[in-house]
Amino acid sequence: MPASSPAALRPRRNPSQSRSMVTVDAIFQACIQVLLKEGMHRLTTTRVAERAGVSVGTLYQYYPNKQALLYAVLERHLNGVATAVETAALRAHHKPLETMVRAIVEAFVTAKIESIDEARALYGIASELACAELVTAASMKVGTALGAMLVTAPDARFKDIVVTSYMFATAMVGPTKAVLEEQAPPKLMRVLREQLTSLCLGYLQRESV
Amino acid sequence: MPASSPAALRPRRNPSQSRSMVTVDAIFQACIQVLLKEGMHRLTTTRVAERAGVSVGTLYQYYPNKQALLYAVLERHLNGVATAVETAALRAHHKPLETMVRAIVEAFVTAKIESIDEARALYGIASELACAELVTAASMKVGTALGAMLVTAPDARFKDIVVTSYMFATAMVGPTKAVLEEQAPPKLMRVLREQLTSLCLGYLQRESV
Amino acid sequence: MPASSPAALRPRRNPSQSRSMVTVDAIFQACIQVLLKEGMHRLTTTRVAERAGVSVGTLYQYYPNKQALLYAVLERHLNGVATAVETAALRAHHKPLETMVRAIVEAFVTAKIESIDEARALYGIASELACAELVTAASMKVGTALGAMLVTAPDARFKDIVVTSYMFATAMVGPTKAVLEEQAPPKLMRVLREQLTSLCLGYLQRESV
Amino acid sequence: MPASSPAALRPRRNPSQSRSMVTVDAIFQACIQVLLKEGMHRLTTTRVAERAGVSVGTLYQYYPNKQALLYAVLERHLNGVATAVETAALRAHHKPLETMVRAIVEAFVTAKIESIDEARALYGIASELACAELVTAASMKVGTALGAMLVTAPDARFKDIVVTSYMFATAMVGPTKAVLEEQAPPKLMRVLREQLTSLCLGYLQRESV
DNA sequence: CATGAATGAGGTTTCATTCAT
DNA sequence: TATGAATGAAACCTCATTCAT
Repeated sequence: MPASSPAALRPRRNPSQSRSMVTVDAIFQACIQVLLKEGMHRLTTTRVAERAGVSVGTLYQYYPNKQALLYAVLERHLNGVATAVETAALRAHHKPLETMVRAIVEAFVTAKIESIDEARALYGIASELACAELVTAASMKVGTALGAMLVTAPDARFKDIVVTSYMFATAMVGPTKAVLEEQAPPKLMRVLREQLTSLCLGYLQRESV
Repeated sequence: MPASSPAALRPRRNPSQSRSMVTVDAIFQACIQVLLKEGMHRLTTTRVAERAGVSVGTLYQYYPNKQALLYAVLERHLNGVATAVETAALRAHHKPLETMVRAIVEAFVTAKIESIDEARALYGIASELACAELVTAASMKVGTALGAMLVTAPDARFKDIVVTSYMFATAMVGPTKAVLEEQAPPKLMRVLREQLTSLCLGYLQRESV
Repeated sequence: MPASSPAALRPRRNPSQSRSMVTVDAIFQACIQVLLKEGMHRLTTTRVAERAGVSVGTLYQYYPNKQALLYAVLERHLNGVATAVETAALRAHHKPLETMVRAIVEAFVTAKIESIDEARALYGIASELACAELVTAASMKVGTALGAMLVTAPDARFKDIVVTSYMFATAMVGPTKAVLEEQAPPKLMRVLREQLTSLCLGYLQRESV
Repeated sequence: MPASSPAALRPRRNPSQSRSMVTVDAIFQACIQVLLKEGMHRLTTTRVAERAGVSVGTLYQYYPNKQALLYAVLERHLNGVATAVETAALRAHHKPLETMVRAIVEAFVTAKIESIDEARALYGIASELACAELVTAASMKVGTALGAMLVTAPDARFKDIVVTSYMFATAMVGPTKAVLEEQAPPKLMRVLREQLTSLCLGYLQRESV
C-alpha cells in the first residue's frame, strides 16, 4: 500500500462528494488522453485542465503540482497491473508449474493490454521525480506474490525463491513493452502470451532443483 | 546505420578536423554527465555547453537543436550495445546453443554495465520525440544478428526465427534494467549473468524443434 | 472616526447581532495571526477564513475584498494607539511639561508593546493601497491631541504648536519601530521609555520660548 | 560591506562589459520608476523589464529572482544614505556637539531628499523577505559612525554611547518619513532640518554627563 | 568560427472572488 | 446565511534558440 509517499506528491483531497469525484476523474482521464495524443513533452497542466473541461485552478485543488498528478496516474496503473498479477497468483497456488505460468502471463498481458493506452503512455514517465519508489513498490508486490505462489508448486522447488520470482516478474516486461510500443515484428503481438509462457516456463523449469 | 532519420535531428556536420572532434566529444560527454548529475529535467543546452567548456553558440554549431543532441547520444549508446551483441553473435556462429547464449548475455550485460552511466541516464529518454525509430533500429540490428547466429546452431532448430530471436533480445532487457535502476534485490546484481543465461537458454531450448 | 474612506474598503455591515460579531471578530483575529505566522505575502483570504473557522464565502459577507479586511485591521490598530495617546494627553492637561512627556511616552510605548504582535505585523502594510489616509488620520488625531495638551503646559509656551506637536508625535516612531523589529541593540529595549522621554523632553524644552 | 547576504538574493553576475552595464542599470532604474508610478503591489518583473526596454529573460540573467532585484535596489539606497551620514560624521570629528548634529542632520536629510524618489518608493519594502538584515546593517553602520564621532566631541561626554548614538540615528527617521510621505503638515517640509537639529541636539545635551 | 547577451513564448502555480447548492 | 468548488487572470520564472560582435 502506498502508505508512504512524498508529501508533496500526495493529492490535496480525497473527494467524497459526487461533484468532486466527477471532476477529479475527468482530470485523471484527461491526463492520460493528453499523454497519449500529445506525448509527455506536451503534457502541460493547462492542457490537461482544458481537455478535462475544467480550469487550471480546479486541477490544482486536487493535485498540488504536476508531478503529483503524474504520480497518481502512474500509481493507479502500476497498482492495477500488480493487483491483477497478485490475484492470479493467489488463485494459482498449489497448481502445477505450467498452469501457474500460464495464469500469470495471462493476467500480466491482459492487464497491460486492457489498459494499453495507459501503459503506452506511462512507459517513460519513470524517468521523472521519485517514481522509482512506485516502480519498486509494484515490483515487490508482484515479486512477493509470485514467490508465495511458486513455493506451493507441487512439481517444482526453487533454491533462491527471491531471485527467481524477481526474474520471473521482470522477464515479462521487455517483450511486452516492445510489443506495446510497436517496435516488435507484428506477428509477435499475436503470439505474445504463448511466447512469454515459454520464456518463463523454460526458465523456471531450469531453476527447479 | 540509421539511414532514415528526421533531417532536423541530424548533426550539422560530421567533423573531421581534429579541433572539431575534440569539441563535439566534449559536448557529448558533458551531455551525459549533466543527464546523470542533474537529471533529464535539468538538462539544458546552456548547462551542457557550460560543462563542456564551450559556449551555447558553439553547441548549436554542431547540433541544430537539443533533440539532435539527445538523439546522437542515444544513438551512440544503442549502437554501442547493439554492435557489441552483434560482434559476439558473429563470433558465436556454429557454436552450440548454450555457448551462444552465454556469449550474448555476456556481451549484453558487459556493454550495459560498462556504459552503466549512459544506460541509466538514457532509459527514459526514449519517451521523447522520434526516438522510437532508434530503439527499433537497434532492436532490429540485434534481432537480425541473433537470428543469423541461431540458424547456425548445430544443436537447435527454430520454427519462427524472427519471433524467437526478438524474444531472445528483449527478454534480457527487463531484468537488466531493474538491476541498473537498483530496484532489484541486491543479490540479483551478482548473479545477473547466470540468471539471464538460464532465462534465455531455457526459452530457446523449449522453442527448438 | 474615519468619516471618509473609499467605499470599496468599507466593511459590508456593522454587525450588531451577536453571532455576527463573534464571526467578524474571529476573522479579525485570524487575520492578525496569519500575518504573524505566515507573513504578508502568505496572507490569503482562504487562509484567514480557514484559521477563523469559517468559509471564504462567509469572510466575503463581512468584507467586500481583501483590502477592506486589511484596512479594518490597520484602522483598529492605529485607532487603538491614537486613542491611548489621546486619552493620556487629555489626562495630562495642565501638568508640567515633563509629566506630560512621561505620560505620552508611557501611553505610546505601552500601546505599541501591548499590541506588539499587531504592530510588528502591520508595519509594512501601509505600503499597500490607500492606507496612507489612515496613517495620516491617526497622526493628525495624535498631533491634535498633543497640541491641545501642550498649550496647557504651565511651564512652557511654543511658537508653532502644529509643527512642534507633529515632531513630538513622529519622533517616537523611529526608535520604537527599531526596537520592535529587533534591529536595535538589545539594551535599548529596556531603556526605551527613558530614552524616548529624554528625546522628546529635550526637544520640547528647546522649542519652548 | 554586505559580504554576507543570502545566496538566493545575490545578483547573478557583476557585469563588466559595457553593454551589460547599460542593461543592468536600465533594469535598476526601471525598477525604481515602476515602484514610484505603479506602487509595490504592481511591481512585476515583466513590467520592470518592459519599462527597462528589455525582455524578462534578460532581467533574469542579472537577478535570479524578483526579491534579488528589490534587495539590490534597497541595498544601494540604504548604502547611499548610510555612507553619506558616515562621511559627514567623519568630517565632524572633534567639532562641538551642535556642529556635529547640524552636519549629520544635513547629510541625512539631503541624502533622503536627493534620492527622494527612491526613498519614497522603498519605504515599505522592508516588510518583504530578508530585508531586515539590510536595514540592520545600515543602522549599525550609521550607529557606529555616529558613536565614533560623538566620543570626540570636546563639549560632551556620554554614558552609554551605543544606546545614545542609536537613538540619534533612529530619531531622525520618523519625522523624515512623515514628510516624504506627505503626511506631515506642509510647513514641516521647510523647517525639517531645523527641527531635526533641535530634536537631536536637545536629546544629546540632556544625555551628556 | 566562437561567444554569450538577448529574446519571448510558454510553463507552473497562486489566489481574490463568485455563485450554485 | 453559509459553504467551498470552480474560475481564470496574472504572477514568476525557464530555456531553446538567435545573432551582433
